[in-house]
Amino acid sequence: MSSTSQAMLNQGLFEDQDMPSQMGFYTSPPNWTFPPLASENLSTMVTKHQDVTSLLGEFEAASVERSSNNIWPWGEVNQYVGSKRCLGDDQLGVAAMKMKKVKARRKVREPRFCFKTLSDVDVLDDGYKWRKYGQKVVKNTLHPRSYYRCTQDNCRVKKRVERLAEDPRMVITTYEGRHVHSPSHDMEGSEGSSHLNNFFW
DNA sequence: CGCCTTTGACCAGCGC
DNA sequence: GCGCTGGTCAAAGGCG
Repeated sequence: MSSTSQAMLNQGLFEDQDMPSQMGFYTSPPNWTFPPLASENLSTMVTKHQDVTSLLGEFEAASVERSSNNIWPWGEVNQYVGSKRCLGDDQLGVAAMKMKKVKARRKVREPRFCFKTLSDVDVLDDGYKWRKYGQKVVKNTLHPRSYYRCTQDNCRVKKRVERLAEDPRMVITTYEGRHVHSPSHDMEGSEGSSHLNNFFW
């Protein structure tokens, strides 16, 4: 069975260090069941979703301040997702304002991309191979957060996976960094690769 | 046997 | 300065 087939809805928050304007809220179209990881695809996503321009504006405002300080609101993004502010216009604005107050927690600026997915399984099959390196019960959440690292050599991409406390059906996945290689699932050349390719792009 | 998950310990950032 | 919290490490065990 394919875990990806469980995914039905994606909504989330993204940001990209190379493109300061690329930070905002997105809702995936019906035919998108998984978010892109490369910056160019993020750009495409924004273009396709002008209907969320007002929401995006809130985050761009926060992004400007962040850029001027050359600081990434590292922890705030996670808190934003964990507290389920991915949904709701008013809450989104509040979250954006809150981000302005956050202090620098980390100087390493890896592009991050987080989203929520309605799924029965915790770990969605995104075509890459991951190794779990930690699990932590975070405050105010019922479900533990899992930490994964890409198994590919020289690829430092990490991802965090957790479930929403109020709606355990929703899986929050946060990617950090960019893959320096192609997805590894198609190495077998089996039928599985075809459906996965169709799933992603 | 190699790769993976589990899990407790450790560390660093942040708020008070 | 201290305690809390999130993120990472690494040893141990499991599984194919």
